[in-house]
Amino acid sequence: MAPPARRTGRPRNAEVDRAILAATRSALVELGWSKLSLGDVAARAGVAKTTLYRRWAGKNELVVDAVAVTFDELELPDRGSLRADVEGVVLQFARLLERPETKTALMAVVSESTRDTGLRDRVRAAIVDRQKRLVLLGRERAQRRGELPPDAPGTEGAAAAGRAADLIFDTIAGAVVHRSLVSGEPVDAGWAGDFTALLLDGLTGARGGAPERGGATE
Amino acid sequence: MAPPARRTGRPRNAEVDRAILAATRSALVELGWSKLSLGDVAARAGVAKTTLYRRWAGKNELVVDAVAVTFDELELPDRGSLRADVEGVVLQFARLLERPETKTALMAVVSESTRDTGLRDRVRAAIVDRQKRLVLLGRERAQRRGELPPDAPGTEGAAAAGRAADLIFDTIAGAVVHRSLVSGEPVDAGWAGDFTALLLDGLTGARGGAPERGGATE
DNA sequence: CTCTTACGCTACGGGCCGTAGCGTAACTCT
DNA sequence: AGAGTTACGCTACGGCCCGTAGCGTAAGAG
Repeated sequence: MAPPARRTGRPRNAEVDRAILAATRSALVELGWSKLSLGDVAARAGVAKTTLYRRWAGKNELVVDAVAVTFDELELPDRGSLRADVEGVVLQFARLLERPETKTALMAVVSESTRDTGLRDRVRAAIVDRQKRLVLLGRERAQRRGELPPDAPGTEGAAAAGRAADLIFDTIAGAVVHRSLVSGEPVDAGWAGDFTALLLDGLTGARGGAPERGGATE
Repeated sequence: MAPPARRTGRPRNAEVDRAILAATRSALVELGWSKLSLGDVAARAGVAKTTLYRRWAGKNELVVDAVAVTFDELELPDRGSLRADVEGVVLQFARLLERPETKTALMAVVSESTRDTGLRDRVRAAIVDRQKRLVLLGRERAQRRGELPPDAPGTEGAAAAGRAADLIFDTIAGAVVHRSLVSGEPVDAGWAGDFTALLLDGLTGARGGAPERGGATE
């Protein structure tokens, strides 16, 4: 992260980076992804447009960095059970996606990253991979509680554990994103409870796919 | 759909619509969402730019219509069991998302729809809601097979069934989209099997969250 | 006090947008 | 047939934003 090979010359002003990223988030809130222009961001940040282009290659990279820090707010406090932990993280993630800047930016950069491998790596490093820690933590905790069986030993077991974590991550994050952004319906306590029940017990499980909850809508 | 109040004047050329939508898909493949320009689409279609603007309000609406037909290709043949049906639709949906035009367009219009309620309605009507039929069909089939309990009677039971269908839809579609577009990793037979097992049996189910499959990667 | 880098400012060619204005084509109704 | 109405093509335009070049100044390192 820190550029070590930069000893001579005038040092960069870290405040400029902070101002640009903050201005980007503010512009995302007011204008949304498509109407956001880099000239406008530079003006908001009180910075020359050229300065902005010296640090970021374009809109995509800038917005990824501007939004990435927001996702680091996610935490996973120990709520006592796997069920409560999942429900908590679902609601927390949903609240994050309700914010206008993340809502409009996340899917846009994902869309762009389908045609730009460099951007794809940036998104994965800055946003996606960093949140897998929550799954790993939650799984480990549940295993210590005895709610989930421990990983099989050896490299093969570790690989299976990694696949399982990836699968759970895609399932949870995907469902919340789809419900909230694609279907466009609220992720409230009722839905979180229904989803958690489905994830833990399965379609053919105790609840039989016809959830009894959902009264807490709105 | 058909405009009934249009009797007088020169009728619209349906071929023009087809040409424009086809040109839009072709441009999406070659240029992607962000570099797609309406002037370029008009030129590809052999049509005046003004004609294009007389039929669609802008890029968003045009692309939604151009891509919507692609999603109607999804089918749900009876594969004999709920497990096989889910696995089949997962792989089918994943193949759809591998196509360059859908890959780049879907998330882009979803991103735009977060700031445009009209577009949101269009996306839901043209793409999202139409695919829920697959969930309803699969559920009904599984109930007839006895793999899932029947819906509770009465309006309350119908509401619960609707919520369950929505939940399953968001979970399946969300996981596939997230795996394929956000995580950027392939949805192959191994992953489809793992995911289906998780969906049917749950995290705490027989498989315990550490899937044994996944050998069929690639 | 020189070298190097960061930053601000101005200016520019270029692309695409979305629309206006006009002429022509196709079809309906009287 | 003629009048009315709508569809389509073409040209042209102001406007916004892009990304960069060119220059002058500021702030550190040696």
